[in-house]
Amino acid sequence: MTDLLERASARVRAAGGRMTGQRRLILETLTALPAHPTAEEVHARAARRDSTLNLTTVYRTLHWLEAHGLVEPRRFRGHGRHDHFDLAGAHGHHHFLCTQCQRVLEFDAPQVQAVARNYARRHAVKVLDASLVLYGLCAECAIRRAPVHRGNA
Amino acid sequence: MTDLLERASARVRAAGGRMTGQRRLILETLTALPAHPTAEEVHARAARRDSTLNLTTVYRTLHWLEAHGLVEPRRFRGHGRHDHFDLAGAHGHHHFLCTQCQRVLEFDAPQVQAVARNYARRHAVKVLDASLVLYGLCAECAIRRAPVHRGNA
DNA sequence: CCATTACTGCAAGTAACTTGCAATTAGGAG
DNA sequence: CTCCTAATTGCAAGTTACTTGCAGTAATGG
Repeated sequence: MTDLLERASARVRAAGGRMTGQRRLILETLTALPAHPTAEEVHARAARRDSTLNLTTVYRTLHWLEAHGLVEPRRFRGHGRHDHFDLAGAHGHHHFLCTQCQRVLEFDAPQVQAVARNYARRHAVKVLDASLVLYGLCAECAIRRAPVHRGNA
Repeated sequence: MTDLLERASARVRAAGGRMTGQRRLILETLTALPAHPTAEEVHARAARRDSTLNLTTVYRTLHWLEAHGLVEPRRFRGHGRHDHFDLAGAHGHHHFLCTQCQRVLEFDAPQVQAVARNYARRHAVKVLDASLVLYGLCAECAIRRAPVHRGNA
């Protein structure tokens, strides 16, 4: 974590930014929280260490970090209109989202790289990022629903 | 289109809903518009035929249709906080999004099915839907940017 | 230690949707 | 065909998640 923090500091400075206490706290909070928290979740957790931290600062910092490649935004169906964020490279790039319990599971799938490369070649585009999201029922919810016969309500 | 409309009508009725003029208009508008319009775009276009149609009705109808499987919601990074919608099954399930000009291209990729099935089997989950989004530069934007040497603006 | 200017907190604002409610109307019963 | 009932609509008033203006604070370079 300290390592990640140091690399982050370097990148912040390199981007002409200042490594303020708030920025450091927000970055540390991102490493301490489960994956893809919302700005409010980051704020709630970070406020445990510095209760003066303002939600506005969290929004601004998250967006600044995003613009400078340190965090990646996520947007999931069924998670309302909240934006979610992850430290860049800290988690799998792809997600499974349970439409019943809203649980989010992460995974990597090298095959997706192949699909992306293939698409890029055939359509002369440059692919910079890929995000696969699977929607369905997680193991628990699938069991809970298993007895339902298909085809009716 | 008429075919699609008739099938839609049947499903609406089957779901215990009424096929009102507004619903018909909104469905027709969805077939006439380019892919994944926002509620505002649907409203603007539909209002050309019935200027009394209310935006609220468009939102409600879109959500009702979504809940009954007739339209699919889309959410893309970089498209602000707008919800987008497509008639179910009317377009490719996957998308390429140009981060420069915001253009969205659709495609299908059977390989994704395989990834989904594979994930479902290994994690005992039930996958109901999959959405792959590729981010990058479209052909035009890639060319426009090509001469730029890497590392500077 | 000082100057510069990025960053922060607070309050006010905005955009995109959502909800309450009375009026309307589709679709079935008779 | 007419009437009844509940689904649907339009309007206006929310709500929510995020954004912006501005004056004060503080990180960094000199």
